[in-house]
Amino acid sequence: MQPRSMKKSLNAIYTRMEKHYGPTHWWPGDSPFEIAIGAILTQNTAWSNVEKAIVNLKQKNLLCPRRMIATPLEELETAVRPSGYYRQKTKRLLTFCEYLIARHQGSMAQMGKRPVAELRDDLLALNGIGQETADDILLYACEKPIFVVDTYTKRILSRHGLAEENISYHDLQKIFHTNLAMDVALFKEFHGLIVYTGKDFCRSLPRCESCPLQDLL
DNA sequence: GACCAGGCACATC
DNA sequence: GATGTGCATGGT
Repeated sequence: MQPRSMKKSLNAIYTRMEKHYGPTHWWPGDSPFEIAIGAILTQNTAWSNVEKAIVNLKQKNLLCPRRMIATPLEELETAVRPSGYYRQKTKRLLTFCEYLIARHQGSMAQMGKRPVAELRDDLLALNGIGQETADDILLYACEKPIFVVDTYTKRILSRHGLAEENISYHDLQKIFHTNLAMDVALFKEFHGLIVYTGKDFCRSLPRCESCPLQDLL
């Protein structure tokens, strides 16, 4: 596909979704730290389950890296349990907290001052943080212009003939980076719209009726 | 009761 | 590098 055509296609997809859903204000969360925690908890998990875990953490006043690492493991696991994979995810939360404290004085604001490429390397080196989780944190918690690729992104673009079904994370991300303005607000909203659309439609093959992207391309 | 959900690490070939 | 498997809960 020619670059100009890809730009038009992405623009058309965005316009359709925006018209259908309006502003999504994605990602939900009251603070950058809460967003980072949510990014880890939502790995392969429905958001409704993540919400329960976050409510538990809030009630225990644990949405703070220092309090989190000071909490008995069992208590933390109990809070995290509703989001599934709770033993793994509890470890992953602690790994992230330890990193945040060791490298950024426990402050997401401090973290956000460092260059995005360095932060991405740091995050990917942590056990339990892969590309999507790293980019969730960088875009939504650190306000860095980096596009988040997820299952929905891949599914929607491949179903509309804009990418191969087995395209790599990097190549898919590159499509967005080279065809859109490197704009934090745009990237946030575009991904939010993809999540909304992916949840409501595009689950079953072929394309579903009443999808905002129906008959688009 | 099966199937799915916004992943990731690790083993094996 | 590609492919398979374990990890766990809650909604449909």
